[in-house]
Amino acid sequence: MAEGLRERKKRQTRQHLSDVATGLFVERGFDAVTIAEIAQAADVSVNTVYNYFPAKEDLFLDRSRGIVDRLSRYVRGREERESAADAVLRELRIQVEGVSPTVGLMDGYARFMRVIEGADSLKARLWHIGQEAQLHLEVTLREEAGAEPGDRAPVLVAGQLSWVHSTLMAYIGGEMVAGRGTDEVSRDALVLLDDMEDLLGEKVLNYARRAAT
Amino acid sequence: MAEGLRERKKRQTRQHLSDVATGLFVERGFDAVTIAEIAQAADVSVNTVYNYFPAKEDLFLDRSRGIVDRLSRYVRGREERESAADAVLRELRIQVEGVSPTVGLMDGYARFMRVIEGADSLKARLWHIGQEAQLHLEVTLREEAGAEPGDRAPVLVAGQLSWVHSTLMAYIGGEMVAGRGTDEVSRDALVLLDDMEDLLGEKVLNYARRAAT
DNA sequence: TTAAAAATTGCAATGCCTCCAAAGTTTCAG
DNA sequence: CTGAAACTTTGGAGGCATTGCAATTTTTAA
Repeated sequence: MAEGLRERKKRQTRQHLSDVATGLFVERGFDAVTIAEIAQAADVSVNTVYNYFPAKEDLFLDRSRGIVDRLSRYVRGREERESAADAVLRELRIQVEGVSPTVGLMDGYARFMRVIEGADSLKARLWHIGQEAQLHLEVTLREEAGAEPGDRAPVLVAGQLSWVHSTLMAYIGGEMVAGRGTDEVSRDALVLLDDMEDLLGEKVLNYARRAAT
Repeated sequence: MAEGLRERKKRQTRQHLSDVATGLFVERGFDAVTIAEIAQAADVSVNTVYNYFPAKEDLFLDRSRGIVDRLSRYVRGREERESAADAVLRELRIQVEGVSPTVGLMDGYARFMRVIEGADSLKARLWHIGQEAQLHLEVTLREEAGAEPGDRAPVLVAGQLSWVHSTLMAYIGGEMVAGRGTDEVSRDALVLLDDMEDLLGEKVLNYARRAAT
């Protein structure tokens, strides 16, 4: 399927806008940059910016939206004998151990996080994304566990696993902002994951365990 | 100590503004009411509104800020042999069983919650308050457990207890919005608390347990 | 009674965001 | 290749939250 000229240009424009905006935000802070400046720097009109991004926050968090189904994917892809929690913990450990950018373990993540820390509206948006992710996971768990409509376990387990994820991300973000190196933070984050696993209840750890074949 | 005329009038004006605003929000929704309308309805200038409330959201959530230290108080007031989690669960059960307005079990709470559900900015603000509460609890736990500076347990346990609280409040809010009666919701909320307790790990349930005298 | 302190107000301005209609660009059937 | 349909970009007007400032009014306290 050939991709038309129009589609390609749109994707480029979108990416360009996000890049230009992110650059300015990192340099001067979220609130100190106006949409008008971004439009000018990207050589388009203000209205065009709004054609691509519904709000200023989306210019910065465009990529972060990719994590809404991360936990769901981990759960769906769990292996034999693995529970939902096992899969989530295992996958997170893989990312952390691999010093993966997907969990914020990259140079430059500190600059990214500092922008967020400086703007409440960005924190709020990030929380909103987390909520979507939790809801997504809830649905997934309900399906994967074959839960009855009235069963509240999926909601609670989703809440627990979301907590693990957000706590991990908050920890990594905080340490990176504090100026520590990716390898160091990776090691400590693994300990944190151990601590959290140790804190979870049996019911959570065993939920939706997949049978052996 | 005599309270001057000025102080009394300020308190009255503040209350009046909050009341007028809340009435309008409940009637027409948060976004559909402008600050100018509120000012006019309260017979003051727009600037006066801002003299009392830093942002529009504060006009509605003024009272909700009282919960930032709720969990901390519960923990500090725990009884002999009670852990932090025990105290939180016990106190929450008391509130729920007593059909207390402090946990949203009151007629009219549905209208209140509907306003919130209709405005993302209010949800964001509520989340922000929850974050403050969690931080507050974290400090309290650190003190009460005599934890070392590097000890991560207080952060994790605070996260778990905050989760219990916010999940409970979300549940009650949701059921009240669905039009159910306070007594009914109270009963179900108690079951939810049982379910959550059942889901928590031993480490959480035993953290900061107070010794017998 | 009066001068200082504090509260209220009007006015101007900034910035996010929406709506609308005009103008330019790309697609595609004929 | 051509013209109409579909889509994108843009300028302009305007609404609304929020801020800053200076003038005015009210309250306090000496």
